[in-house]
Amino acid sequence: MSETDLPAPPWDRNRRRPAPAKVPLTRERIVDAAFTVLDREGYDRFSMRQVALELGVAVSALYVHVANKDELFELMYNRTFDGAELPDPDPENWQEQIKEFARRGRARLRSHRDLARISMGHVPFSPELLPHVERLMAIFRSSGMPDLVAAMAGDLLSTYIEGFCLEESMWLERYRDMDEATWETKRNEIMGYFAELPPDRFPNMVAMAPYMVDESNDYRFELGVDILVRGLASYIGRASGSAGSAAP
Amino acid sequence: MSETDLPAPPWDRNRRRPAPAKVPLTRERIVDAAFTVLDREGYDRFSMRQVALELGVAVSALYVHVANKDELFELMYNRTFDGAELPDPDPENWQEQIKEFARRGRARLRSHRDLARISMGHVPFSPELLPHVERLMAIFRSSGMPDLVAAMAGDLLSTYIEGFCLEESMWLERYRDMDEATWETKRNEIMGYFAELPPDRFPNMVAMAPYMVDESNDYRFELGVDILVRGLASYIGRASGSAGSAAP
DNA sequence: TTCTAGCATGAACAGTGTTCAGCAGACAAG
DNA sequence: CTTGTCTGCTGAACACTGTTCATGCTAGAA
Repeated sequence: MSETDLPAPPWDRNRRRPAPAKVPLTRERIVDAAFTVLDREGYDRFSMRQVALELGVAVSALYVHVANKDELFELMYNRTFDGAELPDPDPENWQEQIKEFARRGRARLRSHRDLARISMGHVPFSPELLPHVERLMAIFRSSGMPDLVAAMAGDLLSTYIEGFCLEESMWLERYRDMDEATWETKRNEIMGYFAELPPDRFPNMVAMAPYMVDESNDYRFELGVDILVRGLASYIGRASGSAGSAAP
Repeated sequence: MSETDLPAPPWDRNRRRPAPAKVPLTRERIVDAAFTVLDREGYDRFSMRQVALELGVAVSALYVHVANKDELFELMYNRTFDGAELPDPDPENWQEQIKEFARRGRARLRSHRDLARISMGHVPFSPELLPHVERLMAIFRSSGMPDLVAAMAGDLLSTYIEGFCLEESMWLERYRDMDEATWETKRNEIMGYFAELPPDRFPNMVAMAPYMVDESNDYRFELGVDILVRGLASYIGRASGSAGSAAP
């Protein structure tokens, strides 16, 4: 027990600095803290200052390890893929494999508040993420679809997952601090809004009001994935993809 | 010609204020200016101060007409739908109608710099936009697909269009101030990066390198829409959509 | 013990969105 | 022609933001 354990005498409180962190600052620790802040504050209130505060460190210290806010977001984005694994391709079963990939993608994007906002527009071509893309492509190609379609499929699926989760998270944020009861009333308001539109001008909206709000997000997500997978499947065993007309 | 047309004498330049704008400030004019600023500065440098500057007006004046930045973005978003028209549903031709809708959606999102970033996450349920959704739904329903699928189709298609345009615009921004030559080299660099990955660990990426970069955006967009439309078509004339297995 | 290299510091800069007391000018009432 | 209210704009301020930089502390090497 050296004297450094004692509190600094009041007269030189200003001269002394706080003891240097026992744990050195690293990118890993910064990313950890960043997630803590994101979960607590959300995307809009996320700031470098909050992250520094969380670590008990000056803001400028962060910039020694991280070039800027964007790079920090990219590190966070990469981090969310830790432990994500894709199975070996099984040509008989590619559709289910793709659907499972989509489900896990959604789960990943829901694992932190507003994560979808950070993910949006990130292309997963960093060295850390390439193996994931490789394995996804393996599954697509094993299905027998043309390479051009497979290349598009990856984009298409990722766009869908991210877009869906973004929209989902916006609703979640909007109703974040609402108890079950007020949320129930709010939902009825929305349903009512659609149902009570003038039926002469909005016949289709009125007819579809139940489906616009009522279906659970899980089911909607699954349906979307199914539509995509069916579209992809329609390209198997044909001439490669010109924009010809559709199905059976 | 009253004396107000003369320049103010130098000694009371500080006392006098600039003559009140002959043209009164309106939401319309603010939105116009906002687009000018957006096109010049891009999303990241867009600010209320810049908009005010563009109009020759104090920042706080904007807040008389517009609640906040988000509302201004929403007004801009709505504005982009001005003059967008959808045809009457033609059941024989719904697929082409949908594709045309998608093309126009992309054109709309490309009509202003970074517009895709503003659009993302906006739900088109404002009173101004409901008629558009109504007509889109009319086309979907005329195809004979189950209502539940039609409801999903709108979301799915919008998500695709916006996601595609967002990604597209990020590349456009990244290479905004690059001449044709350096862009050519850059593109070859990227192609090379994929082509020269270790082929034992990345066989699929290497095989698909040409398709990842080479295809034009127009063609990629068209292909994506085609996949979606085929997926939707596969739901026509069957029992309504449980997530059963796929195509023909 | 001395030196050095690297890391964290606080202060500063140039911006941001948003609010608010107060004033200029137009228009209506007397 | 005066008076007064009302509206819409102003300027200044607040509380933040991301990012940079000279300064100086501290740990490990010589």
